[in-house]
Amino acid sequence: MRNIIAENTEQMFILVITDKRIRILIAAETLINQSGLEAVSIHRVAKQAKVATGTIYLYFKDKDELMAELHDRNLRLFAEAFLSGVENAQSLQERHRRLWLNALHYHQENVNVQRLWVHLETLPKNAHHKALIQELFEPVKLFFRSGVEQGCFKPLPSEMLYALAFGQILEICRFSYLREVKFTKQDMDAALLASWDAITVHP
Amino acid sequence: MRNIIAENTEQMFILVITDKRIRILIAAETLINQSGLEAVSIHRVAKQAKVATGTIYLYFKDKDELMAELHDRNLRLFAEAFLSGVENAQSLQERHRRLWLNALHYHQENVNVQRLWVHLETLPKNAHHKALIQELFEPVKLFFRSGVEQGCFKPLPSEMLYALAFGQILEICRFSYLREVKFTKQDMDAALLASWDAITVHP
Amino acid sequence: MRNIIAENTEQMFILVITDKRIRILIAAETLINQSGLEAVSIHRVAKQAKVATGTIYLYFKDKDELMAELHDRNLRLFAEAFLSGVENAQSLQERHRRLWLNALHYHQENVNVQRLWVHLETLPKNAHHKALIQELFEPVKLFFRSGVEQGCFKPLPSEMLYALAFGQILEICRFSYLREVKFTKQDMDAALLASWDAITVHP
Amino acid sequence: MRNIIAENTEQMFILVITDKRIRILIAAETLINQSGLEAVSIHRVAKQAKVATGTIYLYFKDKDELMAELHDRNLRLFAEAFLSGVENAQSLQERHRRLWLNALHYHQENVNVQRLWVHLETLPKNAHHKALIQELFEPVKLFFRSGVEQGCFKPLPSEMLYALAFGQILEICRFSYLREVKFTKQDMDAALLASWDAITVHP
DNA sequence: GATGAATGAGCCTTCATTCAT
DNA sequence: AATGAATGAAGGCTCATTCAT
Repeated sequence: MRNIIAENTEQMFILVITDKRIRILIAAETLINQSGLEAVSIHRVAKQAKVATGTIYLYFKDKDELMAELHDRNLRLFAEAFLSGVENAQSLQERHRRLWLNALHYHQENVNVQRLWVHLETLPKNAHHKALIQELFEPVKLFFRSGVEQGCFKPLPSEMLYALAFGQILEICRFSYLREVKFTKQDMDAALLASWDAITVHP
Repeated sequence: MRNIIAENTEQMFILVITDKRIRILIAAETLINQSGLEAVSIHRVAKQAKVATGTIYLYFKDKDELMAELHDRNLRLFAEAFLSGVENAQSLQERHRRLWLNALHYHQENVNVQRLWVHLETLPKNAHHKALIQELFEPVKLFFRSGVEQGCFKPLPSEMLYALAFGQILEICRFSYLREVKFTKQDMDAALLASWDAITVHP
Repeated sequence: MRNIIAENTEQMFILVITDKRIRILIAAETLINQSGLEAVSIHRVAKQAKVATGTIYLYFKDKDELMAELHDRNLRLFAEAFLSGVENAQSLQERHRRLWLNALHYHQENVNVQRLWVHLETLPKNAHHKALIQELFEPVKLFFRSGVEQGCFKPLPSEMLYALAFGQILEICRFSYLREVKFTKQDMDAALLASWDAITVHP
Repeated sequence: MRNIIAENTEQMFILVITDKRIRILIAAETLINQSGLEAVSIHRVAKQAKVATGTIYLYFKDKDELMAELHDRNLRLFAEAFLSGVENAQSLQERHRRLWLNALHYHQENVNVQRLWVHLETLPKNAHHKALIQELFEPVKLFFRSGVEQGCFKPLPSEMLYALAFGQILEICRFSYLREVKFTKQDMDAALLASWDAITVHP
């Protein structure tokens, strides 16, 4: 179990998710995206995953663990999306641009995920979780550090640079999504540049 | 009724809140800050406010209305804190500095409020609510606009400038609160300057 | 108190109901007719009667007493409607006709009253209530008794004759109201005659 | 599941109801008969049925559905009792006699059922419900129709004949049950004949 | 007499979790 | 491993009734 197998080993035509664990996580995710966080009840997750209620408790100790694993999964997915197309060979500014746009697009497309995060972030974190974040965002840390070393970025802890570079994005999404403020393509480009201005050293 | 009276008429030592409405709102707030959003049940709010369950429904149509009014209240309190000490006579940069620090301190001291906001923001907004936000943040809007007119700020919608100027703050608080990252006084000063860099025009 | 007074003693132009007791009863009645029996809460009755909640308890021991008095009132109103235009001078058949039509019209116009009755009838009856019924329907009893004495009606207790003569009416109303069965004028006339057939002696 | 099993396989002495659905319905019925309609709370039904509160919601969407199914069940039981021993081979008068007595006995033994009906009848009816009534009482309809065709019954819609033939029964039961009027065997026989007089053609 | 704010028991319903099969 | 019926605590809300004013 616990793997995604190809039904046909010769040619990868059909992918069926046999792993109940993942099916359950995806079901929960689907419910969140469709109807928000409070729509997630074990009963509904089971139905959505086409699994018996009790089965969920074979894979997760309790609801909290299920949610925590969902958090993990989403962090992974976000990290992947965030870092996609970002290579060490690229210039600092190019990498910054890609990261920024990746984050923007991810948040534009996963509005409800924010709520999950905010919800989960306040729960007591276990060591594993912190280690995961460390690991996932290591490349970003390195990116900031090398920018600092090159004298291009302000000499600040990478967490602070992260906040300065990407902190506006959630706010921007909140404006466009919740308050129906429309930003133009030019506005967005300007925001990207402003993010760059925020982290770089100025004469 | 509905007033805050001083128990001691000579000197205002003890303030007793007679107004049940506000007592209930504060009780709910307290619960949120102590134990998070899901700790808010009508029963618990009533207990905290030292009031019978039914009493809450004399002051609020239902739980949604209670939460919405809590949102209102918090927006007001935030707006007040945010704008405190900010005068038109001050220079743009001085005003920016005060706003930024005000927001920072507010969020540092009201960590759970974030969760309330994120929760409430997804609920359907009524016209009253939108008008309130417009009204409360009008001075901020004017601040950004005049900065743009003076050629000091980037020529962007005030909402975007808001996101660029203050969007990092929540992220910074999240880092210090949730992930226990410690920032120095110097880091904070640098962040304030970075925020200024983000919104101002560069040669 | 407890009376209906004419505002202007010279000329009876305006009748204002000063009697809170009756205002409350009418309010309860209105609620039943508008929204059914379960719409009757003390709070709503008070609002409808434009009276404070507590005031109701000055006039009625508790809700049960209010309902019982409502029952009384309705019995009186029904008896009045039932007997209207019925005179001893009229022939038996003429009186039967009037009673039958009166009952029919009353029930057609007061559909919800049935539910009130059925509801109230199961409550424990006090002596006063039984006496009231005796008193109100005494004329009907006499009508049946004199019919029996004249050899026109079947020699049965007047209660039984009552059931035979008027028992169909509720059923007829139920059909037309609830099951949307439409009866013609001729059907109704036939029903009236059938009622007569039921109680009279046949050769 | 969902069956009635005999505890003792040799001889059917003890019948234990395994079917929770029916156990719940019977529990509700029992409560109505014991203490009236307002005694029916989900909590009490659960207790009576020796079942957890939540269990009821496994079998019924909500209280309304439970009540509606109770209505169905009672209609069926009544129809069965009403039509029992009535055969097409019997004369019209014999069939009338049996129907009348069946209805009488049913109502004498199920006094509170009336209240349930009156309560439920005012709820909005769904198509299923109307169809059920049509189906259950089809034989009665045919009985009246054939009586009309044979020139024995008055030429009226079968619903009207139903009201004329059986409408007194509820009233009779109300008198004996609620007002403690005692009718003799002879009175009852006379009432049966009066019912026959009401629906038949007279020269 | 009159008010209406306050009470808390009780209502319907949902949900995380368990356990016999 | 998998099921899903069963549980009962807890949720939001209503209501008859009381009592200080």
